[in-house]
Amino acid sequence: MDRKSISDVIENYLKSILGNDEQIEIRRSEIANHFDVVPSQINYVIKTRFTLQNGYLVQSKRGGGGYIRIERVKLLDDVDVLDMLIDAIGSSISENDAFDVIKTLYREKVISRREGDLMLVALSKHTLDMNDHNAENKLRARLLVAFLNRLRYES
Amino acid sequence: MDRKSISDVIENYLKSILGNDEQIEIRRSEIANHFDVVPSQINYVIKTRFTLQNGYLVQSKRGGGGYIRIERVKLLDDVDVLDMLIDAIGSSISENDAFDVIKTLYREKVISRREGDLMLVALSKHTLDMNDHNAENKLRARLLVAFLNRLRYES
DNA sequence: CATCATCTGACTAATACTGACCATTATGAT
DNA sequence: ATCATAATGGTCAGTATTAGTCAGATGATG
Repeated sequence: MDRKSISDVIENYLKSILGNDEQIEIRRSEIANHFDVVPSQINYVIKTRFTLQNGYLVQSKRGGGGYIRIERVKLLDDVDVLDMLIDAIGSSISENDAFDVIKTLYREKVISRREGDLMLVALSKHTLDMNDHNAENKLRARLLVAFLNRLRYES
Repeated sequence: MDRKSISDVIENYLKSILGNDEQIEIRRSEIANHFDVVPSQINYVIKTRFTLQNGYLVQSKRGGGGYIRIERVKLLDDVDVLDMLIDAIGSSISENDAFDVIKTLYREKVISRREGDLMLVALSKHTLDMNDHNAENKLRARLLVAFLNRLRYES
């Protein structure tokens, strides 16, 4: 009785060749060939099993000599604080509220002054320069959440 | 593992003969011959890997005694170079070109790894998540130029 | 049988490589 | 001086080689 899907098998295979290394580089078509599945299934496996939440960072390059690189990253201690903030931000946030979040991060020593300044520049109304206030606030939320997610780990 | 493209090999070769020197001069046909590729591939390698975004200035001369000169430059030290860079970015920039700029800043030790990573997520296609490709590239250019100007008036 | 996970393939996007044709510069003959 | 020729590098469009996306089909599970 073999309950394991081929996706599970591929997942285990990739983890086994990752072994103790920090990262591996694979050819999508090679893996797909090896397990006799369509290439896009490799994307499916990666998307469902090698997420940031699981501690993996994935990068790729197309074209000749292309590859998919899977990297293991170390999750940090501030994860709880960051998750709470991410939850509070939701899908939209004003400039002032975003600035408050940065101040909080700085006060909690999660980020340095310089890092905070760089984030502020990116979140400012002036830089985003959009007509649609609603779209601006949504974009700002995406940027801020992306920052917070990046702070969850080190590589 | 023979996964690197010949362009990658040529890139590394040029960087190795550049070494610690400020600049090198090569003959296009010689390099092409050495790696058994058509001469125009050298142009391709230079165009994709030795851009100003990558921290290189390239000049050339045709005709007898012609050459291609590759010079390593620092992006922030020299006001002229920074202005050239901002000029090259213009009002629109792709994800890859923007990433190259951040990588160069990190290589020059103008920014820390973490600062670079934070900027990278802000500039990533995934974070910006816009339907309009054109609008996305314009926003990315505003963000990147804002970062550069922030760094310029600080160091 | 309802729902979620898995799997597929057609279409898209990015990168690499090639060769025909073009532009520039040096040199030597007249 | 002028011009022809040789010796360089540049451009661009077309082909090849990769990976990504997404909607729909299929399978597994409660």
